[in-house]
Amino acid sequence: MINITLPDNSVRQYPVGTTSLEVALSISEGLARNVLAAKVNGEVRDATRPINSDARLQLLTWNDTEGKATMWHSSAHLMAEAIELLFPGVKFGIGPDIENGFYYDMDFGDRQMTPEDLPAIEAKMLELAREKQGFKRREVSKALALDFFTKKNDEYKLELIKDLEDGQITFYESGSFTDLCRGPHLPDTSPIKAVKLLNIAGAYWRGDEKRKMLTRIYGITFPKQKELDEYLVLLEEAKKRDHRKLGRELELFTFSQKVGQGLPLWLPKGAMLRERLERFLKNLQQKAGYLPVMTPHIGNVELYKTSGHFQKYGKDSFQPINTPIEGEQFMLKPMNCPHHCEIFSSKPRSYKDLPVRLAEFGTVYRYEQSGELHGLTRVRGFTQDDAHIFCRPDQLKDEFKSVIDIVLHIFRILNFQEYTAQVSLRDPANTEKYIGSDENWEKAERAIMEAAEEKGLKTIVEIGEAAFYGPKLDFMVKDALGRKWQLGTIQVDYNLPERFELDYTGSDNQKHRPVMIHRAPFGSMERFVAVLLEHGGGNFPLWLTPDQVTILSISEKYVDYANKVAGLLRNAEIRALVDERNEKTGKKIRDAEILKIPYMLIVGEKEEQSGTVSVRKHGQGDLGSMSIEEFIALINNEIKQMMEMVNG
RNA sequence: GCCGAUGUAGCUCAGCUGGUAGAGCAGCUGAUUUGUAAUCAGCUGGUCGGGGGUUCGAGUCCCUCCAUCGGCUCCA
Repeated sequence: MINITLPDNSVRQYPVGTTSLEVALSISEGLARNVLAAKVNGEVRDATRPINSDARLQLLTWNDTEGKATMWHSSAHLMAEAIELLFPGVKFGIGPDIENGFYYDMDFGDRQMTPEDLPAIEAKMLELAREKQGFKRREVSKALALDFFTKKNDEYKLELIKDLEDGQITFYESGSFTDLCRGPHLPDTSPIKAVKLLNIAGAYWRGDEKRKMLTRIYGITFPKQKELDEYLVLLEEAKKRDHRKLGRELELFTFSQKVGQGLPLWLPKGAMLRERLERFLKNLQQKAGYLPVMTPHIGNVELYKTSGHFQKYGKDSFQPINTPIEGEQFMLKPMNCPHHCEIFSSKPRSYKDLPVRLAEFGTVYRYEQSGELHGLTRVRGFTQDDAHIFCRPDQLKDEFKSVIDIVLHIFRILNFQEYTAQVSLRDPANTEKYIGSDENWEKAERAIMEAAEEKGLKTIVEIGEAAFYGPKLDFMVKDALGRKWQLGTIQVDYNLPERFELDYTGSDNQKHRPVMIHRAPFGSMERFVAVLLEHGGGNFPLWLTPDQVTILSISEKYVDYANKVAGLLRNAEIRALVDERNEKTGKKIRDAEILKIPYMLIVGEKEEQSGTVSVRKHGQGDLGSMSIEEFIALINNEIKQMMEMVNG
């Protein structure tokens, strides 16, 4: 007999070789029906595999991330089986589960797959799933594995097998399909009740752009049709919130083929919105001791040779421009930091002067491959809310904490309630890849970890993800639809102070090298506005929104009064418009609702006579009438509350 | 950059197997003077992404370039 410890720490005894599924069955039949996989001593395995010694067991269902992953991985096999039946001769690459669903990379030979092919595959998958096909695990020798896929003429699997060690190779068989696979898999296909193949895309074999492009089909499956329907609604909602669509509808920004791809044009409403965001951050930075600087959009090539950017990115950049007579070469600036380094070294610095915090909303230009460009999130010209902190090593931790404060303040004010921080450290097995002394690295990594912990950040640590010049802390937020975005970043840099030979005089009257911190709480204005748009679905906080109030006159007779109200609001620094159009009130309301203007003031005979306004709130409806003064107080209070909520 | 799809009026879209471009909204003009999500009528607006080709004739077929979208690769 063996002892099985369940998550509630209860211990049950079973014969040697009992499977997780049998354990589930001994608890309840319902549970057994829902088991997708099992975690045995922390390892996710097939629920049908026997357990041969004492173990901790967690049964995984659809409610567990690993349960979903197992189901989606099995769904990838199911799709492969369906495709092999429908299109014999297809060769298979890899087919893993992903965050939302799964994909399989396949070589269809000369056949071109189109979205029209997908419904037939979906139907076949459902048909096979209903057969309740089991997933049979089989350990095979390398020779047998090679033989199998040689006969099948699948060079991709053969390549994968060649990299595997004999004795560690397993096959999984489900229905007519046999795949090289580590597993784990579902007990059988019956939980797969709803299937949707989402799209077809090209993907390089093994992610290598020099190798063949395979056809990748993405899909997702669910145990209930209703869950699939809900997921599809979510996708629809995401489409509605696409910042590219909202940006056009709300007249925030546009693109022009003539100006060039990846070069956003900010329209008046978007430009003013951006200015408000900048002012907001500038105020925070001023309080935190940052000093504004301004630097030009181009810099001599020598600057970037000193910084090392030219050697590393020069060939992939916009090419340098030349002066006609002297033949000097200038680059569009891809980074602000080299300029800021030169500002730091513009005069001697004492240890008493540090930290020096230089801030600039600096516009940079980077060549991005044409296929990479995407709305405002991936562009060729963008403005970083950049700052560089030059400090002593012993100041690193406090500076980090102060930057974290700014980032968290922004998240709270802008209503990003879910966020995580990723700490990227160097790979200790590979220290020669990195610049800077071991001592400095250890100090910096410790400073980041401690700063994050003292600020109570939820962090994930990634070993080996650091930049070659220093460790970093990146912030990810989840938006209202649960999608993750990477925003702000804080990076330690030992490289540039070295390359620019920056120094300060210490209390010992010796020269010392400062540490540099790059930080951008928004990341870039473009990306941040995009995320803000998708997060709020086009609705902005009252203090930020382009137009706060629109005044709707019931008829032309009241346009004068509407303009008078607008004047009073503008005097109170409220952004107000007047809809003077000769339209019915219902139409004006409809249009204002579509434009997501937070407040609508309806004015007609009653209001003019009593000096009041009828207030309607976006998305809520009629709030009744009040005096203009009361309305101004209402707005100011709302904004004040938004700000105080987080200051307090 | 790579694979695939798409590109028709400011926006959303129709246009069958080639026969000479159409709707709704927006805009303009007029009528109406409107009370909490679309008043009515008329009008303007398109070298059908650019270029080349096939054809008596191309939005429609072919080639090529550009842009956009979905991915891949990349992202200081």
